[in-house]
Amino acid sequence: MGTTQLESVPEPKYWHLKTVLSEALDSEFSVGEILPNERDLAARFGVARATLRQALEQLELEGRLQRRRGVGTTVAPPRMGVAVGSRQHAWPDAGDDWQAVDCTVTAPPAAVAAALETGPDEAVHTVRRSRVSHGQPVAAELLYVPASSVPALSAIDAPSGPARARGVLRELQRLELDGRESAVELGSARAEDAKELDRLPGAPVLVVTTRFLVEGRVAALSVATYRADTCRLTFGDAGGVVIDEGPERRAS
Amino acid sequence: MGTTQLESVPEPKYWHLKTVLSEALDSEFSVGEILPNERDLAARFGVARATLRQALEQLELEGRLQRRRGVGTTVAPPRMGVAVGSRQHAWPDAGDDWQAVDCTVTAPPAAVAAALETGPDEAVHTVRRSRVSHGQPVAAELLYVPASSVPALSAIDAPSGPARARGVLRELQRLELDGRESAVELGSARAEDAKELDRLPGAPVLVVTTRFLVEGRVAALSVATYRADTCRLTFGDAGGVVIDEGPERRAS
DNA sequence: CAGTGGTCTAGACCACACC
DNA sequence: GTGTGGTCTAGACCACTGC
Repeated sequence: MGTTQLESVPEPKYWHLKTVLSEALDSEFSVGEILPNERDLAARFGVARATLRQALEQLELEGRLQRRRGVGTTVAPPRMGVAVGSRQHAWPDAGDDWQAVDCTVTAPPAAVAAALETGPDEAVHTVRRSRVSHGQPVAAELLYVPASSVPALSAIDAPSGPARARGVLRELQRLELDGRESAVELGSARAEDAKELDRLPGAPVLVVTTRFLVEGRVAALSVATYRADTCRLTFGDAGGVVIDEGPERRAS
Repeated sequence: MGTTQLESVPEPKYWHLKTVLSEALDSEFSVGEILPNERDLAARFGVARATLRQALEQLELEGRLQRRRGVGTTVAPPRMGVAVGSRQHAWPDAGDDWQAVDCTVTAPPAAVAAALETGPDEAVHTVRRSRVSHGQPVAAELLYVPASSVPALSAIDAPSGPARARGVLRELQRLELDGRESAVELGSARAEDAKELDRLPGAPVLVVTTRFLVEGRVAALSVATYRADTCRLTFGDAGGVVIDEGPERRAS
């Protein structure tokens, strides 16, 4: 007696801790509420702070918690659905949620040049945009457009900055799009993107790479990094049927 | 003199380490090669093992490294592109890469029942499948099909197991699909999925949730968890244009 | 068995937000 | 200032793989 189980498969402490905390979040906390600080929590569960942090990190990765240095740990709202490529045959969204930040003309990174199938020397417009949803920054995008894709642009010779960025986008819309191909993968935020996303460098992000095709060529390449903690990327094309957005939690 | 920089913005050690290691991986290592063990590496860089591990964890998250307990750390191949929902109006893939594992009839988790818009008591076929690509397990899927979506199935009364799973899929194919809507989000592998994916519980995964629509109703719900370290999910619909798969690395 | 990565501890100090 | 999370250390032991 005493011990009910031999613990033949000893679960890691942080894993068990995560389960306990997760259940507590469901039953005893509401969105936005702040948790006790890490030192107190660790003491309460009788573990080292590092162990507790391992559990918190997982919960943050799953979008259940939000931690901010100097502030505290709060219960995160359910992830927001963010439409990505809902219209398969559309150019980059230029809706209210996207905002052009800057535009420069540089030689792109080698990997980008390869994907664009351009020579390493060809000039490429690099448009920086940020996306806001529900009042929060959710994505930072770099849109690479070979100068040859928007020949009219060189004549305009708009100054660098948002104005030029909008010019590039405007010129792009005029091309007839054959199709686009997207890929999603996990990454970690570069320092530059992290700042725009209001996260620390290295924060987990979903990187969406999209190739825009015109006449069999890649006319533009978009690399968008979405906050993985707050976003659920939706790729819906439900034949026009609208499905409501419930505050569902993933089954576990 | 002496110090060239005041280090006014002291970069965390693990972050700098990650950069150094990343460059070393590009220049001095080839795919599959094994790295020195963690204790040696930590000593070589003059940091604690925990700090080194923080760097390795990030690199593994980005798909650059692969670590296996009892074996060692190896250089990972570039992520494989895995097609997800390439045909917008198709039922779940039943190709060679998908393999039906099991099928039971149970009451689904509450979150699933909500997404299916079924009553909490309605019977639901739960099909378990696993996906293999390039000889490696890449995904574990749970496909929820309300009994009402495949009425013919109750008559067949196939035994549990792969045979019944294939029966459910066969019945599904007969329905005319209106459309489907997918979402991608970051998650951590449940113990059950982790085993199928040959990873430890808690490993980062990309969770693809797909709703299949028939006559305005959700006729089936798929929850597929893909290994985030080895997979790049492709959502392409490039208008029939084929784009070759290069071994590109993301710009950094 | 020896060697690997995975977990855990009990401290310390730092960077940042807020008062 | 005080209090928070973020980083870092130097150990220890455990679970697993492969010889």
